[in-house]
Amino acid sequence: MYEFDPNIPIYLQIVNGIKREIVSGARQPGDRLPSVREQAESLAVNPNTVQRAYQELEREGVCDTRRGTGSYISERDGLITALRDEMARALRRAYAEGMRALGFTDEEILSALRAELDGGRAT
Amino acid sequence: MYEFDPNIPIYLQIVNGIKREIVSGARQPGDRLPSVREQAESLAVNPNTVQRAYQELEREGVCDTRRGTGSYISERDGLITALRDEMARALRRAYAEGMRALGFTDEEILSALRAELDGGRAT
Amino acid sequence: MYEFDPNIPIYLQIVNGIKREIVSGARQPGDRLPSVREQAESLAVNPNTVQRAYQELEREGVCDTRRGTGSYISERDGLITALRDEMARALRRAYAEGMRALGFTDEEILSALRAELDGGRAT
Amino acid sequence: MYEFDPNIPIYLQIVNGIKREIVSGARQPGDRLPSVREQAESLAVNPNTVQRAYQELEREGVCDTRRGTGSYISERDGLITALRDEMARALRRAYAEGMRALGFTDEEILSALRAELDGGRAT
DNA sequence: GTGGTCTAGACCACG
DNA sequence: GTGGTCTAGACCACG
Repeated sequence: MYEFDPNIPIYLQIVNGIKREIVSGARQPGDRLPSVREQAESLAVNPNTVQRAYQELEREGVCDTRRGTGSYISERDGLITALRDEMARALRRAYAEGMRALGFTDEEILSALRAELDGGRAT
Repeated sequence: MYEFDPNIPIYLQIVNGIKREIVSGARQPGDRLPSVREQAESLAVNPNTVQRAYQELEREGVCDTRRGTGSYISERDGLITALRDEMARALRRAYAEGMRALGFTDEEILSALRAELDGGRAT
Repeated sequence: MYEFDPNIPIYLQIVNGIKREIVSGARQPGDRLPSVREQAESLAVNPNTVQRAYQELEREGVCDTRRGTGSYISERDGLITALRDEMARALRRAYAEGMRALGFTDEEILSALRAELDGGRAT
Repeated sequence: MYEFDPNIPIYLQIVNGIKREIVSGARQPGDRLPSVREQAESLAVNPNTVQRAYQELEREGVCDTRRGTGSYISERDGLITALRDEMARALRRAYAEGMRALGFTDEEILSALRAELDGGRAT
C-alpha cells in the first residue's frame, strides 16, 4: 500500500506518482487512468482528493478528462520527454544544492552518491 | 529573502534551514538563535511559526530553550555529525530512489549529477 | 461543428439551438426533427442527451413526439412569435441589466452595441 | 438575498458577481474580500463553494490570497479596465450574436434595446 | 480567526 | 458507471 508523507498534500503526491508512472513507462500516452472512484479505493483516500489530483494533471496538460468517460494520458508530442527532464532536473538540483548548502564539496557529493548506488544494501 | 514552498509547512522549512546552518558551520553549538521575534521579522513570518520551529528543534535535541534567555544550539557530542549524516542521507536517497523510479540507470543517475555539478552556471 | 459551453447543461444548449432555428426559419412548424440518433451523431453527443433535449422541448410545447414516428415542431398558433419574443427579451435584458450592473450608462450601453454591430468584422 | 441560476455552477456565479462589484466600484483594488466563512454565510452556500470561487479569482489574477489573512482584490495596473472591457464585450456579443441568430436585423437589435432601456416599466 | 486540505457522501449531467 | 458540483464538517498551519 501507498504511504503518504503527511507534510505534503496528498493530491500532489498522487500527481507526482502518476507522472512517475508515465515517465517509467508503467502508463502510456492514451491510457485511461483508473476512474476517480477506483483510484480512491486503491489508494485508500477520498474520491475528492483523487479528483483534485486529476484536475491538476489536466491543468498541466498531462491528462485529458472527458466527462462520463474518464481521464486519459495526453498524447501530445514530447510529453514523456518533458516530464522526464523536468522531474529529473528537480531531483538532481535538490540533491546538488542541498548538499552544497550543507558544505559538501562536489567530489563528496559525487562519491556519496556512488556509495548509495552501489550499496543499496548499506541502507 | 527566503522563499517558502507553499506546499510544505513553513515551520518545517525553518527547522531544516537552521539544521543546514548548523551543519555548514554558519551556526555553532552554544550559539544563541535569534529571538522568536527577530527571526520572525527577518523571515517575514508570524512569531508563532518561528516558535513552533524552535519547539521542534528542541524536541529533536538540536536546541535548548531557556526561559527568558533564548534558544541555544545544543552542545551535545556528535550533534553536527549526526545532523550532517542524516540530512545528507535523506538528500542522497531522495535523488537515487527518485531517479530509479523514473527508470534511469545508475550510470545515468551519476552522469546527470556530474553535468549538474559542472554546469552550476548553466541553470 | 457545435461547440458546447462546459458550464451549461448540454441538453439545454441543444434546446436553445433548436428554438433559434425555429425562430430564424431554419426549421418550420410541422417539420420533423432529426431522429435522436442522427442528431446525436451530428452533434457528437450521447443519444440520451438529445433525448432529454427533445423531452424538454415537448414539455414546453415546442415539439410533439409521436412514438415510432419522431418529433415534430408544433403547429400551434403563435409558436414562432412567442419563442421569438421570449428569446429576444431574455437576450436584451441580459445585456441591459448586465451592463447596468457594471455601472454603464444607458447611452454607453447603446453606443457600445452600435460599435459592435457596425464592426462585426473587427472581432 | 442572492438567487443562483441552478444551471450554472454557483462558484462561477460568485466569481462573476465579485467581478461585477469590482467593475462597478462597489469593491476596490486592495480591498479585502469577506472571509470564506462570512461570504458563505451571507450567500447561504457552503464555505467550500466560496473557496472555489476565490481560487478561481486568484487563478485569473483578480485576487491575491494570503493564508491566515484573507483574499484581497489585486492592485495590478489596468485590472478594472481589463475586467470591464472583457465583461462588457461578452455581454454585447451575446446580445448581438444571439439576436442575429434569431434573424433580427441590426436595426431591430438596436431599437429593441432602446425600448428596453427606456421602458424599465414595460417589463 | 483565516485559509488549505481532506473526508464522507449526495445529486446531477452525461456516456 | 463516470466525472462535476455541492454540502457538511473535521483538522491543521498560520496570523
